[in-house]
Amino acid sequence: MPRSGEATRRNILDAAQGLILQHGFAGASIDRIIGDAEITKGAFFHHFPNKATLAEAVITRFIEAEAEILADICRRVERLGDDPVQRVLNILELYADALDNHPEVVNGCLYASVALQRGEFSDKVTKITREGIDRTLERLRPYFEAAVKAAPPRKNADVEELVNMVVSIGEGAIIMSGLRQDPSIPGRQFRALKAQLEILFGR
Amino acid sequence: MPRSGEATRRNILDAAQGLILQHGFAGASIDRIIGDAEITKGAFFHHFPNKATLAEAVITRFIEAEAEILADICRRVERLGDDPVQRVLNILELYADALDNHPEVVNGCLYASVALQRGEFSDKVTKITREGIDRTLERLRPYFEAAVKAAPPRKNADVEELVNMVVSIGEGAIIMSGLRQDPSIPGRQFRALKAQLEILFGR
DNA sequence: GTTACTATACCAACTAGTCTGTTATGTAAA
DNA sequence: TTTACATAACAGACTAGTTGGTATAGTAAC
Repeated sequence: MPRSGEATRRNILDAAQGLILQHGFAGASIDRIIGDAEITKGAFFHHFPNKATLAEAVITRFIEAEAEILADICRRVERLGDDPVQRVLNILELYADALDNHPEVVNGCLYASVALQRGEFSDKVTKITREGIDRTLERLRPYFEAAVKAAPPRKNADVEELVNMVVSIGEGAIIMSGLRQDPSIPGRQFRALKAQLEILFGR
Repeated sequence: MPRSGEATRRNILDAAQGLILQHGFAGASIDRIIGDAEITKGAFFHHFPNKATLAEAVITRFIEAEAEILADICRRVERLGDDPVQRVLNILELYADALDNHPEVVNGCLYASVALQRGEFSDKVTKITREGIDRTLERLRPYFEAAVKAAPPRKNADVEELVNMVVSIGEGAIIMSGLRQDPSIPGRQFRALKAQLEILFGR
């Protein structure tokens, strides 16, 4: 086996992700990417046959990383107790923590980049992204269903709208934090949502 | 005076806005814009000295249109009664209505486009956008302050987080609606937030 | 006569992608 | 243990088309 190209490939993905978030996909030219990654064009096209395939790889890796963060939060939440309402509140608290510890959120989120440049990405990328969001919602849903069942809110709360709201607030807060260059917004928004859900669930 | 160039200018702005939302700013090439607007390059550069100036004009117009929608909602809300809590709830209801009646939200929001392609827009555009959001928050703040004062929530609710949440949910829901191609999400999310605030304010 | 264009030709810089070569690394026979 | 070889991992020049932007000559409305 010849020398490994793993590090180079990761370099390319890192550079591409940063440039897509900063300049959009069309603005993230291959020349810029190889400049940031400090490699040559030959190396780039050795790893990716074209720019569309690169986009797929960047998005796929991002979605998997996000899924892993959520999976980790879920695991910790289950260890923290078995009260369904408290679990929902803990999910939001741990999400807020995670966001506080990742100030690079001000650079944006690839989900939103894809959503706002659909014409520039392949249909496959859009599909992958949508499915990534779907998996997030599916992961969250059981916790909210259990909480609603354990402590039925005075007003009937639609679980579907609640899980959508978690993602919406996350995406929206990241956009606000980008415009303000203030990394504290997403964490604060998740804690504000948590406070509202405490009241919703009668805490 | 020769014939007015107003219509042509508007054509250009419309085409540019659509293309920026679909392809991002870098992907919205001048050739594509003049193609969509059905004019020539000469006409384009008669109206705008360069692409950066076009971006400013597109964003400025968008922000003014959004401000007008909010101003209209506020005017109607004030006519609908003087109960501070009800006014906040009505703002969300009318916002939800407005979004239901604009299915083109699935195409995205220029605030978010700028936030997610900051490197591609001039600092001036970013500043204009941030100030546009600030004006939205300022417009909303008094209503939330009055509601919190009139019906202090059990848990102390931070007005700043609440107004930020309105905008965050709006932006995030638009992103979700774009990925899903489902124009009903933003309206539903605003109504879900309304339901939560009803409980927060003890209704 | 001024403004608002159309039409077209043009430019330098940049774009995605190709091509031909070179270098590093492991395999295995002599 | 050297030598030969296979192959992945690059390097970098090159190309055809696109980019934002300029220039120029002419037309049409007011």
